[in-house]
Amino acid sequence: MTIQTASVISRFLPSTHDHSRCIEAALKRAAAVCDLQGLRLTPIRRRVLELIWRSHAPIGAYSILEQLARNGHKAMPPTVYRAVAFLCSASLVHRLDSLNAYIGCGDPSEVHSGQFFICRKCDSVAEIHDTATAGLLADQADTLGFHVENPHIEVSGLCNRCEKNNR
Amino acid sequence: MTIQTASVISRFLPSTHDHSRCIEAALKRAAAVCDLQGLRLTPIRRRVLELIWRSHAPIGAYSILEQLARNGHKAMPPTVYRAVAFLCSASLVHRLDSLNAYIGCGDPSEVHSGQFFICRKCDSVAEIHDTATAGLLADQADTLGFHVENPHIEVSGLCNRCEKNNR
DNA sequence: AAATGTTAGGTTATAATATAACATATTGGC
DNA sequence: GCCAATATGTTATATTATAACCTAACATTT
Repeated sequence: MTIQTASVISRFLPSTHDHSRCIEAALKRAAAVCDLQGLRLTPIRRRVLELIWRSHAPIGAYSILEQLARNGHKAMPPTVYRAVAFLCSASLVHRLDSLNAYIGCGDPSEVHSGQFFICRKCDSVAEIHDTATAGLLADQADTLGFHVENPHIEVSGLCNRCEKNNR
Repeated sequence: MTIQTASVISRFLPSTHDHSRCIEAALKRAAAVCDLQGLRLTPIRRRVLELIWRSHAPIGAYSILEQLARNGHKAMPPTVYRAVAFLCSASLVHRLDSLNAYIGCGDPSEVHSGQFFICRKCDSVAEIHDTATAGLLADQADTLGFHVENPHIEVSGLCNRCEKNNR
């Protein structure tokens, strides 16, 4: 048995869930967070955040660009990269380096690092905040003479659904 | 106090150490490993491995390409990408997604995942194999319905040297 | 040695991801 | 309204990575 040290930020959800609710809630939270912290959730940023949330899986910058174009907003790459940079800096979304893609954060109440489980088959992602893992890494780092600043972790594997479907 | 669960694959070494020894040893190990496993350490692959080791810090594919060119071997990108793909598959080097770069592995005796501490200032890297961290992640994953296949971890922070120099 | 299959490397082209640099517009505080 | 700061538009290009197809090397069998 494992001691509970992790708060779950987002789970692997059945594809049947009402994702419009997720999106709505995320946008509401984002507005609140930005308001509280004096950040400007401009129309573009809000739009990009919404597109990231609309995608169930992590979405790349150029896919965001395409989606924007489809909705009549012909933006150029810097526009999108600026928007995601802003959203990342506020922890409203996280960048997944292993995919060059972005995923919405279910708990942006403060700036943070997350630990991400990424299904290599369906690209679905779950995020947790695990103090034990972070602590363990910090300890190991310490013995090596290293100070961990950002315990952002991405591990790949298979979600249960894909593992079952594999057979 | 932390229980020892990690084997250190590579440390943060003083820049004064005799790196030519590291390179030499790495090439010797690589030859042995490939021999044992029936893998072909061709001249190109060996050359790329050597260039990766020559670089103290993680090195990108196009830097490798430049180095090759400087030594009279005008290769094209696919050549380098194939070489690093081979080296990665044998765990002779590891790809660091957060840097789009490659680093030599100090213990390629078997295919494995590593945990990497990457200094954001000087790009130096230490690698460990920590069963506790991997285990903890596996446990957390389990509660979410996820099977970790590849506990490759990259965390950023500051090495002691850079932390001191910062002030 | 010729035939064959497999793996590795060469070559051309282009895809995919990301940013520099500079111009313009919008916002919020005074 | 004016200023300073922040955000966005625009053009161009840098950086990273792979597709597709061809040739060469090597290993095994005949």
